[in-house]
Amino acid sequence: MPRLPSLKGLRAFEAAARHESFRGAAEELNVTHSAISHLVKNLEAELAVPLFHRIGRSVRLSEAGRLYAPVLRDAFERISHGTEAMRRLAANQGLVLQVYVSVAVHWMAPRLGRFRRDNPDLPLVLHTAFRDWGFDPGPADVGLIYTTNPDPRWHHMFLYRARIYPLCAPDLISGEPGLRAPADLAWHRLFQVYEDTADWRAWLAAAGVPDLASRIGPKLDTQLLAHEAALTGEGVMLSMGPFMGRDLGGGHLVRPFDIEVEQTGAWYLVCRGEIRHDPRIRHLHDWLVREIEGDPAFG
Amino acid sequence: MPRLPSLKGLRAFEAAARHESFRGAAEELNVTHSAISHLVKNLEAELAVPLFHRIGRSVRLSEAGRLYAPVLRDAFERISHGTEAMRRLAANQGLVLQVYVSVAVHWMAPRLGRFRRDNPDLPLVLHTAFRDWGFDPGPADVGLIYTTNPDPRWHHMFLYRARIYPLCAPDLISGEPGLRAPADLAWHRLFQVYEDTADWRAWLAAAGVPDLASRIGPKLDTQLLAHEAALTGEGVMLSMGPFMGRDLGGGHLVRPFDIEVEQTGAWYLVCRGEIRHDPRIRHLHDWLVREIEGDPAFG
DNA sequence: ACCTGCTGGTAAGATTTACTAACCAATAAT
DNA sequence: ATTATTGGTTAGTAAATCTTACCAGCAGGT
Repeated sequence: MPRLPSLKGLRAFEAAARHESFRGAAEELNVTHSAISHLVKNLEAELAVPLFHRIGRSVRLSEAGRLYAPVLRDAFERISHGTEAMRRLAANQGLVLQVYVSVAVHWMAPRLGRFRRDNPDLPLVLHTAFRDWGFDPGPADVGLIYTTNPDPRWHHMFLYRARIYPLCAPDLISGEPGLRAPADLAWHRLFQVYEDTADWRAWLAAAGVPDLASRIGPKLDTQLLAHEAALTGEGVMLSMGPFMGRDLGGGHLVRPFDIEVEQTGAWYLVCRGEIRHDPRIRHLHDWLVREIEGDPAFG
Repeated sequence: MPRLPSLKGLRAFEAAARHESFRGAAEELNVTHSAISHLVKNLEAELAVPLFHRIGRSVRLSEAGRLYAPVLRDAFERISHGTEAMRRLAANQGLVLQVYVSVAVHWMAPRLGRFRRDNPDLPLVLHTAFRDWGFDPGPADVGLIYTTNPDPRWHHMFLYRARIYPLCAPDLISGEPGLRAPADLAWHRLFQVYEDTADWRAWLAAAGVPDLASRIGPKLDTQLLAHEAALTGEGVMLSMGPFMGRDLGGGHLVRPFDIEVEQTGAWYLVCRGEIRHDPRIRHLHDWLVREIEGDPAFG
């Protein structure tokens, strides 16, 4: 193993680079700006490479610094995530699975009891993320994630790609202004949950009304809200495949049109590469695949 | 960015874990064993997790430690490689390309002058690795690598998969004991360069003499040695595709049989993921692809 | 048993590193 | 100008890291 620069210096530099400010880095690390100044200066001397341009009262990353900082950020993140994962293991809390609230409520909740009964030796802890669409290896070991382009930092195990179609309350179809043809969607709200509008646009194009893409919205925080809003007849939502829950089967939500298209993204079970061979993750993956295939909303 | 454990402690632990010995770690880091003992103890206290089992005069990694150490090793390696790459950039040495000696001598050397003339704005430095078959991001930015299973840590850009066949000196065929049928290979040395014997085994199977697999050998350090040995009629080597050089065309080496099979592995241009979009690497890749396609030993 | 050689643990003190406080300089916005 | 903000510098301090010196446990050999 070769020599490394002063690790404290690297940490100070990484924070300073992220903030583009010594003061910001100092606050983050709970030290004075003077400490950051010293550490960065020593690091630059050690590397014999200027990492910042000092211009007057501010600092800007040099070319070398701009290249260097992301490497360090990545390395420190790995250490941070690895530390948390290791502590979880030591605390023997079981496998922590990150799921969206909507999936937790509509899909996992009714199955979790059975999973725990069938797998008493594999304690599963849910971590429901309200805001993060991406996998966060800090608090969770493994995540149930929907994404259009998988993050190369994590290991993705494909689960499925659903066929999507609009869903709404039964009243919405027969009421006024009604919903008899795709063009009638112009009179209703098209609830959008994910960041990008690709799913809605794909469906609208398939339905022959691509112009309605401009009417997509409002954007809601979670699928849960879209679901509630659709139930009360306030608009139209897009199905999200197996993880929808029982409302479609129970007749609370109906499909106004038969038209359906493939989801642009897909669902994955995601984990850090280091633990991808953990038998518990294999086991969970196999269970999920079986549950999804048995879900009435699938295929 | 969350809190991190003492970085010095982490470094000490990582070294100790690698050596499974505090003394070994102490020597590596040029400190006393007492320092390692302190640092590891503090780290364990900070994490509230025992990382080693102390049994008598020796230490063994605990379950948590066994999980933790590879994460740290990976992170420190990334820092180390990133540091070297950044320093190279700062020194403005140009792009460093790692190639095997054989490729450097037989293939790159005659093309390098032209490459430099055609690309004066892209200074290319060769790093010839005698021993390492894998890409080493320490000294090199990018590598020209043959592998059967790509290392997931690096970004692999496929170049080609060659068709392989035996090559030998012309005298070997007509002399005694001769080489008229594949079975005659039993009387000659089958030079093997890569670690695994998959290529030879695949060819022998295709030639209908799979039993000769037991006679593969001797194993040589580099393709260069195999080449020299084959030239002087001491045995039979396997072709390695485009990077062979001129000896086949010049009649110094000949193909005793028409039988050929696909290489089990493939050639890749390899780099760290962080710099995969560097235009210089794109440029080099495109140039390599063009040169390979124009190589008489290809296709 | 007995050394001998090697391992790691511990205590106390030295050394180095990292940090702070206080003050200075440069800039941008009043 | 005046003020607020940011980074640099100096000198002294605090804290971490490291070493020395000594202890104990274990293995292999006379």
